[in-house]
Amino acid sequence: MKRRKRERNENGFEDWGGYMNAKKAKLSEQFKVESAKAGLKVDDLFKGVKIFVNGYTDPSADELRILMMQHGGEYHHYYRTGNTTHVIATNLPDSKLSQTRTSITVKPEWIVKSIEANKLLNYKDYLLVTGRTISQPPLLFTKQQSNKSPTKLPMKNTADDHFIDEFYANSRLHHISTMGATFKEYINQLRSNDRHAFPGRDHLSNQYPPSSGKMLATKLIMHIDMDCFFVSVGLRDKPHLVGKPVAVTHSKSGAGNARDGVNLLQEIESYRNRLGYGPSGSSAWSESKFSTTASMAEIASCSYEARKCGIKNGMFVGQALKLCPQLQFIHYDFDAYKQVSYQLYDSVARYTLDIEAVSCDEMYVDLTNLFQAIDLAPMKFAAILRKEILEKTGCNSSVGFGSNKLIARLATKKAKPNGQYWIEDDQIELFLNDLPLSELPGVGRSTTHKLKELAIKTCGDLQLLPLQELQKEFGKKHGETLYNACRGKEEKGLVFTHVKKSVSTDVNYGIRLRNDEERDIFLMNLTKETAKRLAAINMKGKCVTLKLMVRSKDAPEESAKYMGHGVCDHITKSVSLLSAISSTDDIYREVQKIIKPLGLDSKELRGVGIQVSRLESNAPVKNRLKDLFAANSKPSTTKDIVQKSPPPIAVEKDGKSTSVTKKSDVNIDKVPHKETSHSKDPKIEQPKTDPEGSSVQESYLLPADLRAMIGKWVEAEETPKRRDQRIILGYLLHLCKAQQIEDVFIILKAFYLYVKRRRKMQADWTQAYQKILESVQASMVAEYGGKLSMEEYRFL
DNA sequence: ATCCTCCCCTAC
DNA sequence: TAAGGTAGGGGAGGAT
Ligand SMILES: Nc1ccn([C@H]2C[C@H](O)[C@@H](COP(=O)(O)OP(=O)(O)OP(=O)(O)O)O2)c(=O)n1
Ligand SMILES: [Mg+2]
Ligand SMILES: [Mg+2]
Ligand SMILES: [Mg+2]
Repeated sequence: MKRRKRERNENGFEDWGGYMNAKKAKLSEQFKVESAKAGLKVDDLFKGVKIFVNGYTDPSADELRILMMQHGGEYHHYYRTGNTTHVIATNLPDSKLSQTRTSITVKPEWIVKSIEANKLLNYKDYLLVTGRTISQPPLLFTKQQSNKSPTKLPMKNTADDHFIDEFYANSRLHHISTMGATFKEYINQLRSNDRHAFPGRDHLSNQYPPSSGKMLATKLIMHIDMDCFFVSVGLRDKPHLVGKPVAVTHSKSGAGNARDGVNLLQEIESYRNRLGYGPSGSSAWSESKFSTTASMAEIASCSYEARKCGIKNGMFVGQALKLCPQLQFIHYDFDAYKQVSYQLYDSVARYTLDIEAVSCDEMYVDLTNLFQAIDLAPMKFAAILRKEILEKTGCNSSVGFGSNKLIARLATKKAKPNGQYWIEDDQIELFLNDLPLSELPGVGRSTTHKLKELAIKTCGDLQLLPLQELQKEFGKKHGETLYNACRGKEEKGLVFTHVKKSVSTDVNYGIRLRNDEERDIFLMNLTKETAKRLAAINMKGKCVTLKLMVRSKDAPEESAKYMGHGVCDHITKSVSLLSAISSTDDIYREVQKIIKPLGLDSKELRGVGIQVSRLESNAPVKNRLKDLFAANSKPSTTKDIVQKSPPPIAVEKDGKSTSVTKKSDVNIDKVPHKETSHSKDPKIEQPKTDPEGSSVQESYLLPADLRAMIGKWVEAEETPKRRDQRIILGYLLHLCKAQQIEDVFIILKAFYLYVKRRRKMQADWTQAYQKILESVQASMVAEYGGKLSMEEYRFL
């Protein structure tokens, strides 16, 4: 078995880290004196200094942010022309280097050493760029100086160590998802700063002081959303394209490419087979059978001129070109989107922090409080705000007002492009009457399709349906939501403080694995990415879920979309854990435990996702910054020991995971909307009986470790939680079925003694033990026709 | 009732 | 060629 070692590093970087570590160690003494609470100001060392961190640095951007906060400086999430005083960077790619000529770019040691010296050192001694050369360390990628562009290489193999990074670097959906999370967190962070200033609000309250006693009668919610966001950002330096139909996409030429194994018509049929209706615009793209090479690249965003032809975000390029042959394409610029997003959020944050972040280009704002401090008409405020955003970003936005989020959002839609609209309560009924149902947030393809069968197309139509009817069709809550939404009613307030509940990494593109070995390499890489994301937010989780997409039996060998997933069956399986995990090894073990018994053909995999949920905070008291400065004194061995603690216990639901002959162990998507197609599940490779016999068992916990964990559990937990009891029982049943009766006996005995040893004999613990014992006995009878003799080990 | 897992749906 | 991610709400149906 080959172990892949970290394969760094081609640019002489390690020495640098060592140097920084030494510096930081020296600072540790002083740092200890400082408040442990990050964010509390200690001095004004960096007063007037406003930094923007560009690229990888050590200390990290986040650590520099905290340092600036502690020493009276300012931290900018993006470069603010005429405001940011210093760019902090260690190395910059060629592309970004040019920008730095117009600004002061300084190495991070300037900050570290200044803190160390307890005085502001001259930044000129720490410039990254001196004249035309980079001082130290050397620029990355200097080898690639050859004339020919290094692009044009074929797509990386799925199991390539860089496949995941490259995919994510280019995935727009990954970027908007990540940015969405970024801005939810950004609002959390702004709101947690009690010194946050509101210059916009202050200015307005001077200019439009509140007339005494005047209060807003009802809640006022504002929704704001950038117009064709990616396009607007991209067109800022392409004025010749403004006013034309434009789309952001990866497609260069608009042409696709014919490949072996593709069968478009078969694929559409397979899709229809699964969902009961075809892919959107399928007639348009099935016409492309005549021109086999229509591009199936997706359009991320299109200009309003393009929308006049019927083009929509998410549409395939080939289909869009049919609607509008003059459509022009521009490239992605993910860095720019993020910068504009910060400018958008910062603009609104000048007035209020009663903000619910929705995405990188969109948020809800509760203005009820703001308008108690100022006497200004909402529409006037919107004009001021939108003008400010336009001046800062060069992009148009639109604003909607309403008495709840739903109405505000509908108003924004009405206002677009580059407008503002207020739907007051007495206009709601009229506004909704003819509104197509699909315009309601929460009503997507499936719901629209279902309602169309009932001849319901508008909100007005839907209002005629009684609540019970809707609940029968859509379930209790969803039915009620629809019932209210079509009347413009919505109770939900804004969520100002976001709490993350799960972390996942999915790749459903470019998955083409040749064998199980490649599958495991890819799974390991994906697990590493998952662990990295958990570490980044300092979380661990008690549930691991594996999501797989497997080519449907009736789908063509190759998807019509290049490297796409095509039509697939979905398999989801999760493992509950007794204690939370976050390391690559721990997660990978669970992933293996799930995937092995499925017995899938790796060649048929088209998508893989790993999710960690039931999150809890990792190392709640620890302050990473403190570690940073205090580290280095001893190459600590204790860390290694801690990591070697026995793996947490995990079991499949009901512990039935080894009954591999049971079909129910593989969960296959039900075919929605087609009650008639009960006949047979789409066939899937039947799990094969384990060839090596013991490999399944190997991925499980050793009995000794289980015993130890039960000991800890009984000792550490106040009361036995139902979920944990289930997990323990599941594992015992698993041992039972694996014929490890002796182990079951020993563990139960130990469990009994642990409970007995508790200082206070609690009824809930004895009951928990009894319940588990009884369940194990029942299983013993079912499996072997006899019980364990546990007479001495039972509570009465 | 309540919880659990697996799944569907939606949004950007 | 092309980069079809990710998080949350909630329903179905079985177990407790
Ligand atoms: N299917 C989609 C939808 C959106 N996006 C990205 C590109 C969009 O520019 C951005 C914001 O999404 P919006 O729904 O706000 O759409 P736009 O801003 O493009 O247009 P609109 O003016 O309707 O808001 O998210 C995407 O990549 N793929
Ligand atoms: Mg938008
Ligand atoms: Mg695209
Ligand atoms: Mg939006």
